[in-house]
Amino acid sequence: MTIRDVAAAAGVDISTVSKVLSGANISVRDATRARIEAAAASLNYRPNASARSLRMSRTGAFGMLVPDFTNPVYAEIVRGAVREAESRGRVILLAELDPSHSPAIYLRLVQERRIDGLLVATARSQSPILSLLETDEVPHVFINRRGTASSLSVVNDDEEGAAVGARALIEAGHRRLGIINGPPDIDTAQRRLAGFERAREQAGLPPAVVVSGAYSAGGGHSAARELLARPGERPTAVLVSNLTMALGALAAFAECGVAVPGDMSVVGFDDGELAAVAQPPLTCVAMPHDQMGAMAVELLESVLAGEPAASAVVPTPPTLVFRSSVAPPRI
Amino acid sequence: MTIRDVAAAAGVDISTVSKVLSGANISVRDATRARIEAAAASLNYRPNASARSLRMSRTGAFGMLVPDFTNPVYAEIVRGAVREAESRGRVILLAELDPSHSPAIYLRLVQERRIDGLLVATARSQSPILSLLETDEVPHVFINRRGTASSLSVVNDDEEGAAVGARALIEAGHRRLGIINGPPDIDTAQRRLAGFERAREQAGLPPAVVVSGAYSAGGGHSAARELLARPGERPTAVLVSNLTMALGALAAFAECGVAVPGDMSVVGFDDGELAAVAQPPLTCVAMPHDQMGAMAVELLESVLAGEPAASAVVPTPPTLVFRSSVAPPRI
DNA sequence: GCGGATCAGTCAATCGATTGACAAGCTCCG
DNA sequence: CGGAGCTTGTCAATCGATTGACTGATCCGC
Repeated sequence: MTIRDVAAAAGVDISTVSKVLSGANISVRDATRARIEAAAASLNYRPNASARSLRMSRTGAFGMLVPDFTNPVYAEIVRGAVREAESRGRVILLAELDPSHSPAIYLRLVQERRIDGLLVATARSQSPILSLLETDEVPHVFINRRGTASSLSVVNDDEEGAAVGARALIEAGHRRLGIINGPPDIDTAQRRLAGFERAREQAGLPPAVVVSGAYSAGGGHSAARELLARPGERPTAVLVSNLTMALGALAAFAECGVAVPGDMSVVGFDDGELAAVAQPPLTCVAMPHDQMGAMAVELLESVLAGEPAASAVVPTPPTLVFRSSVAPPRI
Repeated sequence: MTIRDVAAAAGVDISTVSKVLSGANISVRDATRARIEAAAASLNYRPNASARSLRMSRTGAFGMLVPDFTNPVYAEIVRGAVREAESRGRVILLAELDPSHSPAIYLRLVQERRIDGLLVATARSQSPILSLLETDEVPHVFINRRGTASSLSVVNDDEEGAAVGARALIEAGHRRLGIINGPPDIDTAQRRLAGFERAREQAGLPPAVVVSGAYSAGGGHSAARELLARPGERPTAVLVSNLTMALGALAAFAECGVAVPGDMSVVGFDDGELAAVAQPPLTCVAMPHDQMGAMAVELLESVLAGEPAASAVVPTPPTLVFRSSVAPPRI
């Protein structure tokens, strides 16, 4: 099933087959074209990717680096990217790369020329690959994190998302707000905090209680306990910066006898099936993570095509999914 | 940074470089070998994967088909597979392939010769790729599902896992058991049911209430409501065949005023951070999903090496992670 | 009917690495 | 000293596809 077989079956030279099937502008009699196409179809021919890559210096593959497969947020980003890549005839080479991990896998992908470009969804700013990216000069796009000045990125409108969440609490009548945020060195956490504070200030509310923890259930759990332990008047409503954190926070509130939404209203970031079965069902700000992945593929593609490209924010607005974890404060 | 550059830097022929770096048994003076290795290291040379693949008809990549990235079970399987692949110098090409999805992506991977073998973690038995796998004759290994007679697979000991869960309930004193199982046409659900029933019969207990639903929070939620609605005496304890289902079931029990563990003890399948922050914290049977992925890579590798290979069950025994969702039945 | 343009397709170099066949130089032994 | 045998490499074909240069054949206008 090589191009040679197709050429033999159609009675033409392999170069003709190549030009016809790749859509090059070559003048060929309709009859010849039809013979070639019929032969290719009947033999179930597809060009060998290795041969093609070698000749064209273009593999048709993107690499994707993700810090944690089991995090549903990244799962959605990966899904969006894989789907978009597929529709463009590309494939995705996936690797998990947490900060503690050696970048060996990354080096393999890039230096062996297995990929045309890299989608980088690792959030930490001190990740060792950041410097490698600069020196290797691989076309790349950051996802869910703004890159350095010279590099491109696609992010969600986290500021607006946090503002949407905060406004939901404010409109329910809360005046003492809190936020359980992600790690302060992570870009998304910074933007969410900024959006939250913007909404709070616009509403003329007093400073909020800010605590932070890891983007995980355990992180949300301990951050929530820290928030409850803070001296001073306790907030009546919190925004939690991530779904799994929010589930952890709900557990902490339950343990400490803080009723939700009676004593504490909660809005979580990132919607999902789990939010609906939380106890109580969790009001969430739904972020279009899959679109972020898809847009990153799109952006990387136009970089490779040499088209003008700029960092982007996913245009789909964050939406509030209202469930029963938010209620007016007790009087 | 091609082999030609290394050869020039070391003052030898490219074939010598190739033989030295690939470890072929060639006799080379130590000094020459050292020159070549130094040149390769200083130029940061790595063989071009496309050229290598073309010549050797071996890409160094495995394809992996997964039905749902966002399912944490698959995320763990993928993690195990990716890590093992990485340690063997391979890369993983990932595609999401639910049954409704066209197998176009699969065809691309196989027919373009992008991969040496395929890891198939799609569970449904009527999936369209099953027949394609036979005709394309691509080396493959099924994960978490037994294959046809002719094909290899790696599965967890789901029977034993279910038995472990059932015995935990039986030892707590329960005699009327129920099971909220996955879809009956899925292999894992069948095996879990079998293990559950085995344990129940060995304990001499009466028939259990069996309901099933999709492997999702929503599926667990509706299956739990169905279980509560069943006529006859209600079970005092249930095994739930999947973590997200278990979270859905807990929500259903809470809605219906069924106290856990007071009115109903619950054991879930698959441990995870979310189980710890469920309300109440969920007793779980932990299954070594990542090992399943790793073993599948190992198995596929030995198939390719022409070594004798047989389907395997992950040897790590399932373990019970005890939390507060199990208690003795009320008298 | 002739020169130039266009059509329809072929030729051959090339991408980068691998590998079996082969060759030059050296050693060793009778 | 001459040949066998080993050491230390080199030569060149090959994997499958792409693509610029090129060549016959045909057509068109005058």
